[in-house]
Amino acid sequence: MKDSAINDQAREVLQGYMARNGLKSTAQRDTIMEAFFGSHEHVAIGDLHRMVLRKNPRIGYATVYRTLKMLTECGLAVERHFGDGQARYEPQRRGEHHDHLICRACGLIVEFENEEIERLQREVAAQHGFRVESHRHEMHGLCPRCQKAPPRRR
Amino acid sequence: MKDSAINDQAREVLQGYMARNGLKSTAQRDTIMEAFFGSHEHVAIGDLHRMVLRKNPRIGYATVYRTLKMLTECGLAVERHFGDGQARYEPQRRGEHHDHLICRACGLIVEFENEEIERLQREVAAQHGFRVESHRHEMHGLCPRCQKAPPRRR
DNA sequence: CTCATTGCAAATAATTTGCATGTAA
DNA sequence: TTACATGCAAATTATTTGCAATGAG
Repeated sequence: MKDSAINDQAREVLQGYMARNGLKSTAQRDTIMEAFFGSHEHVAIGDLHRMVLRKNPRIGYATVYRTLKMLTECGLAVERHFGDGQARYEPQRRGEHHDHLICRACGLIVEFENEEIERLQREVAAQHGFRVESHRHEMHGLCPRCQKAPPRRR
Repeated sequence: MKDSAINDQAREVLQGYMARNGLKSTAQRDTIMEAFFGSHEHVAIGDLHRMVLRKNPRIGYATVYRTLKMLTECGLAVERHFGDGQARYEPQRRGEHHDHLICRACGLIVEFENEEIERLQREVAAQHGFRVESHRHEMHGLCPRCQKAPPRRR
């Protein structure tokens, strides 16, 4: 058993989900998931496809698309839209939060975490009687570099 | 001067922006902006186009698109992506925040505001040297009603 | 064997652009 | 008059689907 970017917990969730839905394990899915969970980025499908092609040049875009869809359905991936016209995905690791600072000039994305904000969020949700399952928190503006330099696209 | 959905402050921002950029005021833009600022919803371009057609059936989709783009650039509108494949826009009124609780079952959207969270946000941004221009904060989950009732689409 | 999966190409869908014509300033 | 703006249609871009061939269980 070689080491893998997919941790045991994710593997378990996945196996349960696939078993329950009669899905099959394939070499393509393994390759795609390996690449996906190995990336720290917010990957777009196209990026991931390119990464995957280096491992197996015969994997189609649609397969990457469908695999990400599957991961999203079983909760192992989260789909995000940052405003350029394409969806991005990131691995959902339990207990981690992925809040973002996004530079509108160069596209830089910085992740941050703030437990106090999380706590206040839960409070607000409670006030409205909501049961929260996930959240998204983004701030858009200019990163330090683009505040000085005449902003140029990454 | 007939009454209008566009408030004085917005009008001022707009006029400044147009003057500075050599843009011209047109009947189409007025119609579109009237409809846009009159709507409380998160409107998609298609929706807005449909609304606008009732006032002037000759206005094209592209004009609505370009007007919204302009409003976004001068900060009077905010573009959002909720995950269905289309962008939605909402009027940006200064001092108002548009944070959302979103029910995944019935689609209910509740707006909330929390000054303490805002403050912490500014703090986080400062730590990373970002100059923040706007933000988005959404919590997704189940509203009180859908926690009980077998959730059915709105 | 049986049915899910794959790769390809084609279909959708939403957004964006080119351009001839119209129009505000 | 001179740019900018408009409407249309066409181009782009991203996503999604149909289907015959393939492969997992």
